[in-house]
Amino acid sequence: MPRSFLVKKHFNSSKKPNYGELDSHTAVLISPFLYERYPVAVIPQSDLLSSVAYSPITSDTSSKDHSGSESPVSDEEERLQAKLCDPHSIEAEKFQCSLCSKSYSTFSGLAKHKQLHCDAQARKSFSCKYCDKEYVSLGALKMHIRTHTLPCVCKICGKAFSRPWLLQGHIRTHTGEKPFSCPHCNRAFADRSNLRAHLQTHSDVKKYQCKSCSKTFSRMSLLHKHEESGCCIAH
DNA sequence: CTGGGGACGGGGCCC
DNA sequence: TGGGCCCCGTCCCCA
Repeated sequence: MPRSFLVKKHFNSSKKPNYGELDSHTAVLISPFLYERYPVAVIPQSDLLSSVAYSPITSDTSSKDHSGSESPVSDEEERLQAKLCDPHSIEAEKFQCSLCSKSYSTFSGLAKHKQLHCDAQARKSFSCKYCDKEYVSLGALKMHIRTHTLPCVCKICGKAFSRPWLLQGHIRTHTGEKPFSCPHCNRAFADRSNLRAHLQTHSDVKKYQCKSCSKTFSRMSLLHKHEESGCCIAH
């Protein structure tokens, strides 16, 4: 699976973009001080939060926001009222929660119970409209949806990112800023993760160790390559 | 082929 | 609840 499968590529080349090919008009518009401080991400909130962006699995979310005169569980109430009017209904005297079977003598009691407890628990699953992923909270889902909508767009090259700080890191590739430096060799890096990987090169005992031959590697990928090359097969 | 750098992604945590 | 940040990880490229 390609690393950047979720990132909108605004250029055809599979390699690094040729920034020299950026049209001169655009380049003129970009102030050299534009990215002195990180730009504000362009985030279409309406897209993030629109009802089409996500679809909670349980359909009873409407009950959460009702505080006025309208009944919070009108459909359920209608059914229960119908049962009440049915002389043959054996449940006419009791209001039982369909989720936990707890019974209440009044409909309002049941409605309150469902609002506070069972519905809240059942609602704990939010599925993404763009893929099959599910999340326990709306916030987590919103964060995930950003990986589809990519609201943070680089003003220099047009590349889009899911989060502002990813864009910040990308902008460093334009500015050349490298705020993370190695305490051992003073080599600077634009990305903290890359510095962390670099620090491994200064260590005699690397972080990732082959279980078969005990050889250590600075990166997981190098260990995987080592294992795939046949070390573990020989053992 | 191996090791390392560069660029980037996602989830989780904290404020 | 949202943004910032951290950590872990992947993939590509190059010496």
